[in-house]
Amino acid sequence: MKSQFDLQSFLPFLMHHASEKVSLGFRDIYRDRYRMTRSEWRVLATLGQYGALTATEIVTHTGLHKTKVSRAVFSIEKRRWLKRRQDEKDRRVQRLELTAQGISAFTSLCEAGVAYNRKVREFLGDDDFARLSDLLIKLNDL
Amino acid sequence: MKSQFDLQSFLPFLMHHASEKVSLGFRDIYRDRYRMTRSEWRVLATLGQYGALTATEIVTHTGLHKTKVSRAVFSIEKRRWLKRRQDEKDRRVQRLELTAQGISAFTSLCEAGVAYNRKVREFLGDDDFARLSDLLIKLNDL
DNA sequence: TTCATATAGTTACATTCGTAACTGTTGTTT
DNA sequence: AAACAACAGTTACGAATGTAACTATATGAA
Repeated sequence: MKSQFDLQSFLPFLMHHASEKVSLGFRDIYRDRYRMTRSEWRVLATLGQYGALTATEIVTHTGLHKTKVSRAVFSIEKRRWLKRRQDEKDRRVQRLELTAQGISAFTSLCEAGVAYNRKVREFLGDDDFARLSDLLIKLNDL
Repeated sequence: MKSQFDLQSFLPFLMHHASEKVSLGFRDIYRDRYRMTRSEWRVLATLGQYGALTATEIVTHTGLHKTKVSRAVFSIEKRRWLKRRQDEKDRRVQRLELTAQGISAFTSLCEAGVAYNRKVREFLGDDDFARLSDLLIKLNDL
């Protein structure tokens, strides 16, 4: 019913607002520093954290669409931040691995990421920050 | 530092994942039922809840970019779900108001929205749901 | 072997998006 | 009043997106 519906307390709206707020704050950093898109940053971060992966494995880790991953990989490759290696056993597969430059960019953004995370944690307070993280993780199983 | 950085606990990632999860669940409803985009749904909902508004007021309420609002209004108008009325005093301004059909679509989606919200609340439990809402609202002031 | 099916990843195309520039109107300064 | 800044809303254009079709390789069954 219309009367029971309140936009301000509708969870998809609340989540989206908050998510934009939090995401865009950090996006400014990788965008201004390296002109990266979010997909590119996420691929870089995933490769940085897990080492060499295939495109499909990146899809699994990030939940990004495979075309986004394909394009992000291409773009990161153009920057010479990653190199591809054909898998010997299965020639459909390419192992993707960051170059020294890629790792260096990743490390630089990690520092910024840690600082940003700390900023948000200080804003919310340790307890609320932990609570929020737990709740968000719980929502993955929705 | 790279070592201190963990993707899984990085708030922008957590938020975005959770937000997509929650938002897409409801998007399926308005998309399948009316072929609406998110912008269109948000404009419809805002007009439904607050009555007649100008485009700029919708921007203020939703945080949507003004071009998105402009396009969404045009598209909703094409469906004959809203009508424009020129403001007499300021001819730059248009008052936007839902038609009976628009209100009917809004009402129908409100029911679905209430049901969806309830589903998520039952999944999380009342306490966690309330806590999450509070935390998300708090983040608006970040 | 051969045919069908599945998978990794890319590309084409149409849609959506954001930035910036634009039109038209109002308000302010001189 | 004339000139100029501010504002409501739209449009143009390039970039990013999602869907679906595609290429190439691998796997499995007949």
